[in-house]
Amino acid sequence: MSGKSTRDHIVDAADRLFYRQGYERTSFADIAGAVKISRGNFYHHFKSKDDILDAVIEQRLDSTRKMLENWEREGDGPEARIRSFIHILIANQSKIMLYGCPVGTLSTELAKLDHVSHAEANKLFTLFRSWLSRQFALLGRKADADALAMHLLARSQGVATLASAFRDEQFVRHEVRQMCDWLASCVDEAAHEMRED
Amino acid sequence: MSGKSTRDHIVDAADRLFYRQGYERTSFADIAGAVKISRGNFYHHFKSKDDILDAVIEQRLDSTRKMLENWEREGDGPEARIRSFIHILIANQSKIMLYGCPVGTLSTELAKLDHVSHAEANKLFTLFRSWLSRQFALLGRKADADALAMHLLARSQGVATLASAFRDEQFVRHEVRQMCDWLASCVDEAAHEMRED
DNA sequence: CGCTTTTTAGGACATTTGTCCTAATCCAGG
DNA sequence: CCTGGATTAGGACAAATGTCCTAAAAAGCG
Repeated sequence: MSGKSTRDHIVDAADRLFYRQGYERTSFADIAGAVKISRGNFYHHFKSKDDILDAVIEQRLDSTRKMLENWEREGDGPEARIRSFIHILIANQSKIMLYGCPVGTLSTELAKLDHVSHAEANKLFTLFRSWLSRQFALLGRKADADALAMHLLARSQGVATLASAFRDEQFVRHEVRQMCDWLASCVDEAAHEMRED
Repeated sequence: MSGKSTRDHIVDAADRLFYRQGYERTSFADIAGAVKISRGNFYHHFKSKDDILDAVIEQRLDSTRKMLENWEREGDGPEARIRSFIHILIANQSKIMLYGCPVGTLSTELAKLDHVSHAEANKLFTLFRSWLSRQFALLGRKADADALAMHLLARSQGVATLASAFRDEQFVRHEVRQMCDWLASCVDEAAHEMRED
């Protein structure tokens, strides 16, 4: 086998197109053109366009889970793992400057469309949120772990939004450095609290 | 007169709809329904849908400029003015939780559509950016005023994005408080630098 | 090979889209 | 009242949309 089914090819193409053009803007014709199959044939694999969206979200959830698990397997401590998260902004810089954050922009679009799958798309946010929260807890910040996770999530979302608006590489690097400094100060505070106990 | 021309009513309705549903999702029929005029009649006031978008952006620029000027007229110092900016997140909380930030979501959408007016929409960001930059300079942070402005802009964008994803009031209030604390520390650092000269 | 199930292509479909056209109506100035 | 320009309503238009249907092709299996 070539490794991937037609269904997977559809999901891959839809994933890329939803990210670049947005969900609503992407038509069946667009996906059909990318996969090189006929338009009417989609309904053998998916029963509607919304169904494709759900499959795309599921795929993103899967690959994100794998990425997070890999970071945990690498043996580094929680601080290094959180730094890996922050550095997504640099690793995917060029795509982010063109299309924004895939998680944030999808959630925003579906919110405006009042789409049924908005909750499903938000699971991506929740996945990062609970993972980050766990890392901050491991860091010794059990009491405010979730607030720190949300704070970091918000900062990266903001950087992604402005990165795609202003297309300023230097700004991204500057903010990433600041976030890493902030993370280090979080660790310091945790050590401080330990000493007081 | 009733104060407003048909043209103004069209722009007002389009403004509201573009914010709530997005630009692409909003059709001429939607706007016509809101203004209660016939669909084909738009082309007497605007030569295309893109033209309406430009008018909406211009209106938003105007009203934003007025808001910023008002803050400057109120007699408070730059720190209080920046705090006014931060508190937009609280003043418009309910709308932001439903539809996100009007500036950020429009810019993001137009970026994905590769729309000609993306640059025009970004003038809204630039307006806030340069205004904030000026306030930070007045605060005594002339050297890094622009970086501080971008930082604050990014933070509020991130908070707006997560606010609409998670619909969490408490999170917004918490982040706003933190931003105000951060602002106060900016002022302290400026005072510190002054002493060293 | 034959038979059945899965997969495909291609087009029909009603609806909606942005745009444009024409004829009717409104309204101010003479 | 008359005239002429501004404003309006309503529909025509082609193109594109998501969905569905049918028949052909491919694939799996006895």
